[in-house]
Amino acid sequence: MEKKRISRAVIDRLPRYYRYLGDLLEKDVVRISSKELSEKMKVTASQIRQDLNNFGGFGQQGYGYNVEYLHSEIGKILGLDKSYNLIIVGAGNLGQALANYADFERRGFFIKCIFDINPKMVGLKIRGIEVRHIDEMEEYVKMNQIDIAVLTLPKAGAPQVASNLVRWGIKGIWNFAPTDLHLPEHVIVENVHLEESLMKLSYKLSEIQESDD
Amino acid sequence: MEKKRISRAVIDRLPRYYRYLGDLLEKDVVRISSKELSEKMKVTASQIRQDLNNFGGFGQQGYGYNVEYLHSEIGKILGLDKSYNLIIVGAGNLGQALANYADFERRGFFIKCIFDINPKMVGLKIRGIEVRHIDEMEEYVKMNQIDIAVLTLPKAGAPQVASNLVRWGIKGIWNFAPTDLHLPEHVIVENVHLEESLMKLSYKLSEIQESDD
DNA sequence: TAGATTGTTAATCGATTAACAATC
DNA sequence: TAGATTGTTAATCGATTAACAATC
Repeated sequence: MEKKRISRAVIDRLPRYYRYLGDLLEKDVVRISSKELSEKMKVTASQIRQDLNNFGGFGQQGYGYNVEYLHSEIGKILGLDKSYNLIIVGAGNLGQALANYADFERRGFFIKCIFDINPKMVGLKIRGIEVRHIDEMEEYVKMNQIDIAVLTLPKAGAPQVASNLVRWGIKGIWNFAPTDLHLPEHVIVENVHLEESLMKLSYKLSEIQESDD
Repeated sequence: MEKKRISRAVIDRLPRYYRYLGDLLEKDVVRISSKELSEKMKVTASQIRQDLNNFGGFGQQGYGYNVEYLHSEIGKILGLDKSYNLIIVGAGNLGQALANYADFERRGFFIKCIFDINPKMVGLKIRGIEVRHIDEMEEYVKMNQIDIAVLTLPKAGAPQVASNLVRWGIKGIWNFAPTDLHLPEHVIVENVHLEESLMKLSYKLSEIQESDD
């Protein structure tokens, strides 16, 4: 009955499986073998079967995997059968862009409110979502059932805001601020560090150029 | 003289080293040992020394690493001593948010132009950067020395636009569209899949809840 | 010189791939 | 039943950690 620890590498791949299965579903593909999927995704069939078997046997010998079933099962594993309430902290360009991105709702992520320190932003509505002053955030978070905070504020403010949010009951943080947050073990932090992503691109471009001689 | 292949894992960590060293530099820290840095970054000192030694011996026994020197060397490794010209394809919320983010320029990434399919966007200026119609993109890319294209357009258009851009000479793609681009080997693609990032957060949140019994 | 800390080799650990018996 | 393909064990590969001699 002991739960096998799922490795980081496997978790990182799950959303990609989910995306490919969603695409297949849209094309009305009913079943797929690990071999076919491996060719589409450019990974080994062995890896696909290993990954899936961390969570149970979703396939059938001689047949493969039922696309709809597997898609739904991976969705459950990813927690997409639940719904989450989010707030965005920082109503700058990125915060607004995320607020405008309606697709998250389709996956069960509901943006309930946006907070900003700038009084000029307060009262603004973005896709119907209200911007409030950050001074109201404590009460809002405590009164409403907020699961995830999206941090799209400058680096300087992020650590303090994050630790406050945790104190007020937030369990997950989607962090776009270019800094690491050192928070208690039980808090889940998922970082999106755009500058670092761009630097990796730059590294790979330079690497190619060097080998051009 | 043969070049050692640098592993994916090491490359992924380089920008983070760079960030920490930049922070230390701002605080006027002159030197740091792998042990001290490992404590700040929550990795092993051994890993730091191994990672750095992929590129050369930047430290000194008994002393540690000179912060300014190491920062600058990692910058060079990452290609941040060069400058890059970028275009953004898709002037939606995310494209505009990235165009507004001036910090990229500090690292040598210059956004030269934004393209969109919607005629209503054409002529708009975002932080002084012009929005042009996507029909003009071919000529623009061919006439100007554009290194990187940032794809912030819907999934449906992305693969075709990407393969056109590659044909017109683009070497790197920063892809925000929620799809994989299958392009020739020599093209560098760096993906930022926001939905997948959010799904990972959701997975980890669900995982915690399950172990709460 | 003595102490500190690197650079680097060796040991360990974990993840990926290969192989194949089980079974639909 | 024969063929296909999974689930799973074993083999391989690569990355991380530990240890320590080199050296500043």
